Amino acid sequence: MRRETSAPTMKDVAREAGVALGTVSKVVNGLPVGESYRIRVEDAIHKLNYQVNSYAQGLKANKTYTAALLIPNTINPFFASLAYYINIALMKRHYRMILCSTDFDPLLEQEYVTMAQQNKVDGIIGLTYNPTLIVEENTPFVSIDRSMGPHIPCVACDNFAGGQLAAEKLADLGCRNVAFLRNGSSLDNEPNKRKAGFENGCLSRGISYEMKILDDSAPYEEFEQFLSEHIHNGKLSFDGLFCVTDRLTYLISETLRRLNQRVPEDVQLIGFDGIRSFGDIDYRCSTIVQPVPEIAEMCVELLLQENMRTKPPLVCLPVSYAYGGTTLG
Amino acid sequence: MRRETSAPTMKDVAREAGVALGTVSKVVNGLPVGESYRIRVEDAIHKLNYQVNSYAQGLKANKTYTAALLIPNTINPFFASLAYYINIALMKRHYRMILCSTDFDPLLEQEYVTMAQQNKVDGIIGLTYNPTLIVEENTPFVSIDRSMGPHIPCVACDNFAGGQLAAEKLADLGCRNVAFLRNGSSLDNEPNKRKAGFENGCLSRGISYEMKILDDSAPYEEFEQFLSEHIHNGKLSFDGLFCVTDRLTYLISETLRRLNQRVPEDVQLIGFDGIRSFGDIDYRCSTIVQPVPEIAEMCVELLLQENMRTKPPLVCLPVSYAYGGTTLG
DNA sequence: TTGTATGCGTTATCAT
DNA sequence: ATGATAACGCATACAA
Repeated sequence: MRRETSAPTMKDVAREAGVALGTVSKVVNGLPVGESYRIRVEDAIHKLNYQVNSYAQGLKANKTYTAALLIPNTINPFFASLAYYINIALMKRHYRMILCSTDFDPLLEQEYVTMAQQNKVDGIIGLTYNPTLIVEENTPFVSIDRSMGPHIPCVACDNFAGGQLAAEKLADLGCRNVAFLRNGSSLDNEPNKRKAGFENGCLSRGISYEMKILDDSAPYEEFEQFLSEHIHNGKLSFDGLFCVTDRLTYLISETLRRLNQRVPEDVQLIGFDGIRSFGDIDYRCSTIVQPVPEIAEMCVELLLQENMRTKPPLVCLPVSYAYGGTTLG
Repeated sequence: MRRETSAPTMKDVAREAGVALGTVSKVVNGLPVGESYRIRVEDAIHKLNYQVNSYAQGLKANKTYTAALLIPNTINPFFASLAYYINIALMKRHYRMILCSTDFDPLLEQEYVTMAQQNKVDGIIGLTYNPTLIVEENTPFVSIDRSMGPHIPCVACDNFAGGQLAAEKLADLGCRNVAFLRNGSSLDNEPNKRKAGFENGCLSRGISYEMKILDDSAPYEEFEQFLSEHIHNGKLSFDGLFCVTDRLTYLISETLRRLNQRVPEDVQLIGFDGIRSFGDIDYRCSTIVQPVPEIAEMCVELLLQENMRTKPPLVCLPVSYAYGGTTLG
């Protein structure tokens, strides 16, 4: 009866092949077994369409070959790209990936961590915003873009160098009065270093700069107002802007168009992330490109290194500049 | 000894609380239990930081509350959006989602199906391209955009109606000579119906039309050539184009710019999918919008309906038109 | 080299 | 109402 509704088990295979249970297990796991036995077992496996039960394996071995990825969503192209490359990196190592879209919700993040732990994942990779996220000691965790304490490795691009590179590029392209525009999470995370890097770059190149930092709750309109206020006689007092993301760069460029400022002739724009049209065509703006495939590989590598005495608290990967039409080169 | 390396189990809780194993199970599952016992067990759970083991539950119950999503990637914004909304729909029902990025690779698709089955998922949702994909009878499967046989439900937007709507829109906006451009998989799938719908719409509105269908392996350049050939005295002989995706619309608009054709003044463009800038800002082109959240909900609903006598072989969900700058309205 | 038996953490059936 | 016990499917230590 049960045979009709449920999948065949090793016991079924053993009976079919006329061998013992342990022999089947060995064949399945590629352990040495008498040639004739192996053939018989393989035939039976084929005949019954047998598939191992990962849940039974996982229960027995206390290892599930599963990791969870916590990320706000896959709508935003940067997150989407991260999810893709992490998925690929895990696959390559024969790990399954449970996707957890957290929608920036700290409570949901915590729920997912709990769920993942109950699911006995071998590790969690998280780009999270909950400053007090509780993770069991015995669950390996790798954080993206935010330090979560000395025992949890954090992987990010070199945000400071990225900010610096943006400043240098603008200076090289002739800008003398620039500004940094930033919105998004006010949490203490790695992307915050873009500001310091930019400042540093401006100082070393001797160009004057301003900062406009919006906190979490501020409406986008404040940027519009900021820019309007810096227009005198129809001319913007900045000739270069560094925006904290490509997304913001896009919004700003739309605003500038409404304000009759030409990009890049009147003002040059550099964004951050390296987003492309439809994921793989051209860059949507001149930008500091995050090495997403490398970030993904590094996260997975760090997560699965069981026997690493001490894991690095912070790994910064190199960024690069890419032209995308919003600068002169 | 084991206690230090592995998570606590019900047995540990039972010992800590001084009750029997079964009692702990009942408390965990909210079954009636003596008040004083319940308190003691809950205290012990809290103290030990006990978490149920989903793998043990799954093994016992032959139910894992897990589904797999097979999709080429999360880089393409349409796939990315689908992945997000399916993830959300599953979460709402307390199902975990294993993400399987197949990269359009039929062999990889089959591997993932096998993996999912070994992982005893309760069902699979797949947007796949393997015409001979083998799925166990007893694994519920819902397909997106491609019919896979009478017993496997297929969910898609109403592609025929979408094509028709595109034709009608172009006609309404004054077009008299239009063309349909298509590339991508030559497999027999639902999006193919966009062509028939478009044709139908053109005929009913009495406007003349041409088709340019590229097969899988054809290079994009053939579109460029096609358009060049239709330019006489600097003027394109089409005043409207319907492109099979927003992505193609973008590429075509770039080509038209190089050919000195203005969009939308000289030629109006309508795409398909409803992709937005950075996932959530404005539409990248005038487009036929797929109802992605509804598609996601429908897939999950169909997948998890255990006691549905007969599942619908094909569900088509309504599309809508959205202005995105590449038409006159 | 092959077979047997135990246990992984749960749930559920049975006595008590 | 509570406690003991078997079974889920598999891996493995051990016995044959």
